[in-house]
Amino acid sequence: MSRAPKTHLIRDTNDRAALDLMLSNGPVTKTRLGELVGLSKVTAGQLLTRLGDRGLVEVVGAQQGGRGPNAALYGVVPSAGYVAALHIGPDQITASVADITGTELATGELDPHEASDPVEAVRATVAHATRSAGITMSQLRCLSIGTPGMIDPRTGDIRFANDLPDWRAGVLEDLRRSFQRPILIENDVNLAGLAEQSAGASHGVKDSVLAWIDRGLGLAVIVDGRLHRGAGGGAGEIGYLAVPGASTPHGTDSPQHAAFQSLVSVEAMDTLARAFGLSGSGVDCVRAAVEGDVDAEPFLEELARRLALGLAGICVVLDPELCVLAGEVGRAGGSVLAGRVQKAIASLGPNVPTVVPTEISGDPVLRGALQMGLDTARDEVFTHQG
Amino acid sequence: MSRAPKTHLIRDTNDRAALDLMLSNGPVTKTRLGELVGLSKVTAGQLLTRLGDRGLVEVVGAQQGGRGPNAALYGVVPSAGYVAALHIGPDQITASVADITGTELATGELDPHEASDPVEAVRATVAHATRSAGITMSQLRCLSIGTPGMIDPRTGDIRFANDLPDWRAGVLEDLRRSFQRPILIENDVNLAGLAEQSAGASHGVKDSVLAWIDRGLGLAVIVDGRLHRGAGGGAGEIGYLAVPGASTPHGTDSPQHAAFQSLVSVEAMDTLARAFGLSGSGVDCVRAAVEGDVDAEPFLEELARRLALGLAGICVVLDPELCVLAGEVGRAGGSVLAGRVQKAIASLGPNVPTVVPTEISGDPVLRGALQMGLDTARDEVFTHQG
DNA sequence: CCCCTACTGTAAGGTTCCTTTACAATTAAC
DNA sequence: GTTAATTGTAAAGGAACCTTACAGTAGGGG
Repeated sequence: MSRAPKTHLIRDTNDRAALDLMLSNGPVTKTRLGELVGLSKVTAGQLLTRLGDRGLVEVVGAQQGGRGPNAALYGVVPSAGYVAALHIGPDQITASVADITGTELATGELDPHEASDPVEAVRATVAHATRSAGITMSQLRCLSIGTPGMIDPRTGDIRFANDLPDWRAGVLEDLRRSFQRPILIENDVNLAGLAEQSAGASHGVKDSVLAWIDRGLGLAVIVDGRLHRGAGGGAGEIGYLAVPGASTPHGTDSPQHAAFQSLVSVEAMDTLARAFGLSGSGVDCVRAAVEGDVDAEPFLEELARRLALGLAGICVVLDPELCVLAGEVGRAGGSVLAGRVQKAIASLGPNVPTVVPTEISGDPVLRGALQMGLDTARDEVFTHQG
Repeated sequence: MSRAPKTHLIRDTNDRAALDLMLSNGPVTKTRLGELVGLSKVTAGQLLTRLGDRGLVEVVGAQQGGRGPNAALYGVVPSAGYVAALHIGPDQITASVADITGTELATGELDPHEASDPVEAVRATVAHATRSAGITMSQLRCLSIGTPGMIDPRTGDIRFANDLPDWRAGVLEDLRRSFQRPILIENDVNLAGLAEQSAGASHGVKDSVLAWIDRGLGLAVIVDGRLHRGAGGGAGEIGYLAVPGASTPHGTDSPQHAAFQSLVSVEAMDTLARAFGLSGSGVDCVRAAVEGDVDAEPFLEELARRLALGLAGICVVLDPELCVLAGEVGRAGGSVLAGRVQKAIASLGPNVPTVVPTEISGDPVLRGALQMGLDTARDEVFTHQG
């Protein structure tokens, strides 16, 4: 009870539970809401009246069929707030605008080289996306941004991003000043992990990891249903993982040519494909092998072995229930690669997770950013202030 | 609110908060309790009356000094419940009995070879300890047991314990049948981690790890203030961690001669000491080096390097704020070894935790088991049933 | 076609649990 | 020896839930 601040604690809790319920289950009747939230019909009615007065819910229809009168269906008002999510890549910025219910209204793109600095790039992309969505920038409750690089969990600012020289410490402050509203920045791999958890393979799984295998290498760690960022935001930087067969990394330079990074990045895969006498990029060879090309078979087996070498270390530390393979290589490898990796992990230690490929279609980073932005926007909009 | 079960939810929450407060802060007055729990003086008084009627709190004195009447001091009744904790080792079983306030009343020991089976061994040790404490076994609210080996977090039963052939799946059921009360079994390293968190170096730290370096090798992972056991209870089995410079482990056999285990166990340390031309056991050489023996200096440096090789991998995955070195080697190495390890980790990757030696005196496993047992016993005793 | 049943939505009154205000009793300090 | 701060209890009040009761509506059986 910690000193009931004048703000009605229980009521707010119930109001919020009701809103979350309507968001996840769709429109509900008074009675059903009462059952789900744990309130009587009467109290549920009072709750809905309150939320209606605040402009957060409205009657969206009537329940057909059934004995008595057609009960009114209540739902969250989509225009109660909007969110913009962005994925900042070295060569492309993508954006998505959604309303508070999570419905995507518009997307946008920008070549980052067209803009002079991060704030300009973000402003231009968001301006375009909001215009397409038919809303104004002032209606955005928050901006959620996914980038490569490490984010300081205390400040929420970027510490450094190897691939994006313009995105450095201070960007958060600049964006806040420019937009005058909450700005969230998060590591791209962590966001892919969140996306997978909210709508993909690791949905409902308490302890899981998502291995991002692409140009860079990363890991999203989910412990007890929550993303683990680490004390300095560096959790999951497995490019630096020392594995047998790779030279040990030195210092905090990018470990392009050492450690786990040197074994399984897209570049390393290209080299490996050539070493196996295959033509085409490494990712193409993965696709070929998955589709049954026997020449690419030993290449895929070696890839699985290399992945397992690093992932086994992670499993020994965390013992996750599930390991999702994502990124270009993870997606290309599909369940064939996942199965091989799982078998290889089993030969290396006692903790064997279920290994599966990503189930998110489209851009998982953008999806995760949207999810994170929605969470914050809902806190903003739904939390009673006054 | 989730459908208020007839059990007074708010009241129970407040009652429990008050009890926890009296346990951690010692006796309090009505008014002070109200302030701390967040209740008015009147309600705090009613709360204490309730708990007094249930025999859980009593007046333990009066506050001297101050203006008005001497306020009564209320405290938890120690005899409200008792706990027994055990540490099962291959060659020794130790036990400790404490009352609900955490005051240790007696300890006991047993040579496990004197008993025919685990249940007998536990019974004998507990019987002896309770007798010394002047209580009966029936007054014990729960038994908390620390063992090497892996515990299934779903069932709470042992999966396997390499060093204790008699402790295998089914022991939990046997103990429950024999004692007819809650039995908790937990991995010894995890318990050392809990002890360190509740009264040692990692107290108040959200994300930390404790590396146990002894005959075996283990890691306790604490994420967001909570012990992370992993899906199959195998989190922290870092003996199997593949590191450069050690042969890769195969399958789930004990990795005595491969992986991280082969580099830094007590046995590996003995071998290493000999390789450096030192006499005496590895642990003795660590002590000598720490105390300034220049001959043992290169040995200590190599030990730190080896430790860092494995710990760097852990830091890359988890990015903990703090890393505690425990076990015989960790304790012997003290802050000298810890400092070297920290420096070595810094040279291997971007995530550098503060590395410190354990601050727990006595047996940290027994201490952790007691802590875990107290937590459960308090839930048992303090939770209003009926 | 009519009535019964099951359901919706609101009104009235009750319960739980905490709060504020008021006051007599107590004790250190002036 | 009076004063001021405190303690502990009593009485009244408010927040937020609940149950009961009832008028009104829609589908289905006779």
